[in-house]
Amino acid sequence: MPREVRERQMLDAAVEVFARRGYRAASMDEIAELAGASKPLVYLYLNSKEELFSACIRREAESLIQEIQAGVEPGDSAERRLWCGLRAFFAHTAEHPDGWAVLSCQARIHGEPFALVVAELRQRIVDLVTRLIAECAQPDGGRKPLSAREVSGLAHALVGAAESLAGWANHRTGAVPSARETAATLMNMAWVGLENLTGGRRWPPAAAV
Amino acid sequence: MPREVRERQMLDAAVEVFARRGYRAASMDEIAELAGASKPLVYLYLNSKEELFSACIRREAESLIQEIQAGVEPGDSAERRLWCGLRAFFAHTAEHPDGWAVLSCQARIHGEPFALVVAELRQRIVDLVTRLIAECAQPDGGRKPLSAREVSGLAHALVGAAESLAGWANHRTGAVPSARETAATLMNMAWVGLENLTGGRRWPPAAAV
Amino acid sequence: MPREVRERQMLDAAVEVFARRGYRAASMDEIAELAGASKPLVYLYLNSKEELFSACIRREAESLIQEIQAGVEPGDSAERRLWCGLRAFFAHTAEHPDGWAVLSCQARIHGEPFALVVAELRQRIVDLVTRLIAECAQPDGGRKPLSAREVSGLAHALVGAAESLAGWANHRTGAVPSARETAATLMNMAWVGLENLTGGRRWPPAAAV
Amino acid sequence: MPREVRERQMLDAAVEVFARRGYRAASMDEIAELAGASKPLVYLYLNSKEELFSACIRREAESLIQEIQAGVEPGDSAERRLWCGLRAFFAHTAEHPDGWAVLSCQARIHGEPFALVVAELRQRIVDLVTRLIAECAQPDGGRKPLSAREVSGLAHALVGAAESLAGWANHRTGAVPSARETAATLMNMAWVGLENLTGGRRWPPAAAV
DNA sequence: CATGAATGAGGGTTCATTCAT
DNA sequence: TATGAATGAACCCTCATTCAT
Repeated sequence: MPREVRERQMLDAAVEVFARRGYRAASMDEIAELAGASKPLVYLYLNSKEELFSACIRREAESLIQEIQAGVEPGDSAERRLWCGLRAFFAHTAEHPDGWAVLSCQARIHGEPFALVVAELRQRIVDLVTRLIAECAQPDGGRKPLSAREVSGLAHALVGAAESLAGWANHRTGAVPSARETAATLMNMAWVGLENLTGGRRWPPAAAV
Repeated sequence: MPREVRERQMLDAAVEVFARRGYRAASMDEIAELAGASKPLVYLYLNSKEELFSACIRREAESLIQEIQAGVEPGDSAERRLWCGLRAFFAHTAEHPDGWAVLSCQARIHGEPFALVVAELRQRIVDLVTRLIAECAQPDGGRKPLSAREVSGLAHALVGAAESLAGWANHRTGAVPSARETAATLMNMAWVGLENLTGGRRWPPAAAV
Repeated sequence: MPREVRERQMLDAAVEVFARRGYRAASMDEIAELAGASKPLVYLYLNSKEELFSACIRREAESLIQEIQAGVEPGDSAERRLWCGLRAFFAHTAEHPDGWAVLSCQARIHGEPFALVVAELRQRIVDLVTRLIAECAQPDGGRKPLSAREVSGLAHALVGAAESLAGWANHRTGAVPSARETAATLMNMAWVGLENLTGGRRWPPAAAV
Repeated sequence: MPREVRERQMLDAAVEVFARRGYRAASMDEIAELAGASKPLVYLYLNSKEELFSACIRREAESLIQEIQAGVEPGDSAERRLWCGLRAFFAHTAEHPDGWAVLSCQARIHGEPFALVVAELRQRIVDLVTRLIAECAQPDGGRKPLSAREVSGLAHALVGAAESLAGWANHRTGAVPSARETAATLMNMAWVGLENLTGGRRWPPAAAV
């Protein structure tokens, strides 16, 4: 069996096991067995548990980011780009639940040597959204414009909401929501607010608090 | 030293170590040493690593939920209750970063035997929000009302956004945002949308997509 | 069982196994079993294979050097000091064949991280002899005195001869030579030559070569 | 590439790696790579790590012994034969440091299955010297003649001294001593003593001890 | 109440070796 | 002749957990 094929099988198995157990609890024995190969072969191709995990993270993140970018037309309005991006995001996470589990479950790991890789990839997704928000957040009137910190906070909030919804959609019992439906839920909640901010209109409306 | 005090020291130490290393990578040795007690004593009081972890999760979650509930006046409007609840949430997570790290980092763990405990506690927080949204989501007009599934999705989105913002606020470099500011960011993004939904007004406005 | 006792048992077992197999081929399992303890205990007390080996080397070398120094009277003539030192050396190596095997078999190891420890201890023995030779190598007449390099070479030769003889005595079949006899063999071979050199008389006597 | 050439390349590589790492720490991978051949080819030609090591030992020892014998004129006096043999020995070990490192470093290995091969080859060198000493050790006077055991001891001492000097010469920092100089050092130390013994004159001169 | 002493079980990693081509 | 692909076995090390005191 050619090396390339074997290597993909190993990564597939690794993603599945890492998703099921988490990084530390996953054992190379289980991964090798699931990949239908011997442990030394896994080491020959992937070098170490750490590198194997990094390779998984990279592959899954790359694949996710690429699909999001493929789903978005650069020329479209911010509203439409967010809508399309979210649909692509939820479609991908629904189709690759293990990959998504690895990305999201280990996303906040501390102390492990690959923490940087994970953090960096999460940051790339946040950056996508940050740019989207920042770009359209150019208040037309005389209101106070959004600060960089505000934009960053909004991006993190939006990404967190999306992450949480992806997990919710994946683990629902009963009828699984479509990507379209899940994306609509998030647009429902967040879009009007974002649009308002674009015009410098903030919560609360004056005397509310 | 009375048992109660010792036990609290142990839980404190455990929370700190679990936050720093994650469940699997945390060692009972390190916890015992940090607690200033011998390992057998830890076992005498807390029985096992698993139970110790469960105790941590329970204590931290209880403390968080209680503080949220304490910050909310039952008679207030939904808007005000959400606003107060979020402030309490961000205040608590900022004051107990280790506790929050344990809750959020391990929140989606699979395969470990205590996964149920963690999931259950996260669910209680989601339920708080679910009730809040459901209660005010009684469309006054003839529009299509929110389904239970829609409400559940919104609650998960809101909780995810809050979780992500808490992490963002805790790990910011430079000036740390206040709980008030972080809560305002989330209200900014989500409140108008939620309010619209209350009235049955959904995204997109008809022909937008 | 008190720690001190256990630790000595472990070192004894380790010396025996390292002597029998060499560093790499020795397994911690075998050492632990021979010590009558579990492997984790060995690690608890001695930390790692490398440190265990270093500890063995240090203990055996210290013991050997001390016995040699104890056997020599500082005020004696060089001849008598050499004679007594050699007897002590051969007596010790005969009584601790495993310790001696570890010291001598691994003495020239390269590439392992403890190579320095081994080399340093061997050097201390060579230095003992070097000082002895140097001290009495003060030619009384007008002949060319011994250079530092000559002295160093002679010391290495003498130490090598002693090492080899120790191995020879230990592995002889049949009657084992006494330390006295072995030391006499070496004195027989080397003393007249060394004494001559002391007076600046070198080999060859003029036209011999 | 003809088999003979390949085989020599493999042995060269093996000698280098065994010298650098020792038997156990040397890996067939490293040897194959250094030889510029694939691992299965190494196995095809040399069968196993053990046989490969034996072949190295044999080749290097044969080469050393042959050069010593080539340097000695059978008809010469014992003194001259020893002198020439030592010069040849030190010349060869200086020219083939890796070969010599393998021979001497592994010379006293126990427990490995090839220990016999190594021991046998060392014995052949000892035998050369033994014959030389024995041959001329025919006391002319009425003194007590040398016993076989005495001769054997002396031979081991002389060989050990030579081994040690070879290592000393190879690992000196600064100016490397010539083979002639190193051989002279050993003759300086040992020849007068050996010559005396030939005449039955032993150390100590009666009342010395 | 408190601990020093001790271990069974399991994980990551390496290596000599073989087979199908 | 030559090799890419593959593995059984073993080794070092760690950790949660338990007794005897």
